[in-house]
Amino acid sequence: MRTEGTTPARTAPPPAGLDRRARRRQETIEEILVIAVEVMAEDGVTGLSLAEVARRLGVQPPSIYKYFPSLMAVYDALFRRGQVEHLDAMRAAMVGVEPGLPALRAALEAAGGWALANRALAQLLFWRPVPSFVPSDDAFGPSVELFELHRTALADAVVAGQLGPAADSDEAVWLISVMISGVLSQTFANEPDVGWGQGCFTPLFPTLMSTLPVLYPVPGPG
Amino acid sequence: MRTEGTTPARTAPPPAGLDRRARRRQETIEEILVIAVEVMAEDGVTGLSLAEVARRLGVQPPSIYKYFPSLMAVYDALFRRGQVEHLDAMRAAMVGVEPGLPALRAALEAAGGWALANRALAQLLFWRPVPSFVPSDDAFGPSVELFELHRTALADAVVAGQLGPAADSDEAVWLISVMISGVLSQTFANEPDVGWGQGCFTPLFPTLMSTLPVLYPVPGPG
DNA sequence: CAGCTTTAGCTAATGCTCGTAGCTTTGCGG
DNA sequence: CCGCAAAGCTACGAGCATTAGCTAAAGCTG
Repeated sequence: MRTEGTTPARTAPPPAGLDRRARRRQETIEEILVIAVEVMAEDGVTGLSLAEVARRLGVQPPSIYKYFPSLMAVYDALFRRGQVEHLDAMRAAMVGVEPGLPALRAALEAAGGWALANRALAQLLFWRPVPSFVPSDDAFGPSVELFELHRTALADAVVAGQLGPAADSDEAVWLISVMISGVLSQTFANEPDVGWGQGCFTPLFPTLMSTLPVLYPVPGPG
Repeated sequence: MRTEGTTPARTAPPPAGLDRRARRRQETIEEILVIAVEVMAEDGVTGLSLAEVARRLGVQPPSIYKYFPSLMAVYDALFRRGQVEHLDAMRAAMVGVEPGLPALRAALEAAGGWALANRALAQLLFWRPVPSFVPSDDAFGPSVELFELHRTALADAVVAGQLGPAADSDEAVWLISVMISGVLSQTFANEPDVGWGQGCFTPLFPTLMSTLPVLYPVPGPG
C-alpha cells in the first residue's frame, strides 16, 4: 500500500497481476469488514470484538492488526462504508421519481428501509453508541453529501411549488432528519425484528411527511 | 462509607435503629448508584465499569458484588431509577398547567430537558446502548405509567376541544414519542453540550407539536 | 456481657478483552 | 533461485467481570 502508482505502466499494463499480493490483502480487509458487520448484527455495535472476528476468520487475534491498527480503525472503516451504502440506497430510490417532495419521500423511506435492514451499521452512523469512537474527518465526507441531497430535494420541492420558500433552508433539513431519526430510534429501541412499513412507528412516517406542506405553505396568489 | 467514625448514636441510640445495618447497606447501594451515574456521564453508558466504581468508592472491585450480583443488575437499578426521575420531571412540569395540549407540551419539554441534563441515564432508558442488558420486567413498571400519562393528556386535549377525537389513541402516543425521541436522538448524536431550547434541533419541537391540531383536527360544527 | 450469626471487606484466581513485541514461515518479484 | 516483505504465529501485559474462600467486625440474642 505504498510503492504503488508512482510509476505507471512501464511495459504493457499488467492486467491484474500487478500486485497479486496487494489484491489478496484487499480481499482480507474486505473479509474482515464483512465479518465485523455480521458480529455487530448479532452482538450489537459495542459487541464487536476483534477476537471474535479473528476466530471466524480462522486466525489468531493479533493477526488482525496486520490489516487494521486498532478496533477503532475497524469502526472507522465500517462508518465510512455504512455512510456510502446509506447514501447509495437513497440515491437509487430517487431515480425516475418526480423531483421535489416525491423524490424526498422516496429517499427517506429508502433510508429507513436501509437502516432497518442494517441496524448495526445505522446505529454506528447515527447514534454513536461507542463513546470512545469518534469518526475521522475523512470518514465524515459522505455526511456532507447527505445533507446536500436533502437540501437539494427541498429546494426542488420549492421550485415545483410543493412547498413554500421557507422550506429551502437548513432548518427544514434538520426537521426532516428529526422525523426520520425519531421513527428509527423508536423502532430500534422497541421493535427489534421489524422492517420498514411494519410495527407501530414506521407507518407514522408518511403522516409526519404530510405535515411539511402545512409547516411550509406555498404563498397564496394574493 | 468506611470513614464513618461519627456515630451520633449516643444521644439517640435506637431512634429507628431496628435495622441499622440494613440502613447502612442501603446507603452504600445509593452511593454506588450515584457514582455509577457519574462514571457514565464521563465515559458513556457502555463505559461504566464496576472496577472504576469500586476505585471511587475506595473499595476493591469484588466488594461491589456484596451489593449487586452483576454489572447488569447495576444497569437495571439505574434503569429503574432513571425512569422514575424522568416520570417525576414530567409530572412536576404539569402541575398548575392547563390540562390538555398545554400540559402535554409542558411535560414533553420537561422530559427533553431532563434527558439532556441526564444524557447517560436517558440513553440507557431510550436507546438501549448495551446490547447484553435487557431491563427486567420489574424495572419496566414506570414505562406503563409514562404511556398512560401521554394517553391521558391526549384525552384531555380531546375533551378540551384542542384536538379531534382521533387523538385519543395509541397511535397519537406513538406519534408524540417519535417527535420527542427524534429531537433528542439528533441532539445526542450531533450536539454534545447543548441544553433544551438550544442547538439546531430542540427549538424544532414546538414546531412539531404545532402539527398535532392539523393531524387531529376537531370536527367542524357541520 | 458472652456468643453466635450475619455481613463487609479482603486476596487470589479464572477467563475474557485489546493491544504490543518479536519470531518464523510463506510466497511473490526480480 | 534468492531476497525480502507480508502474514502468520506465540508470548506477554494490562484491564475487565466474576467466583471462591478467608478474615474480621458488627450487631442481634440469650
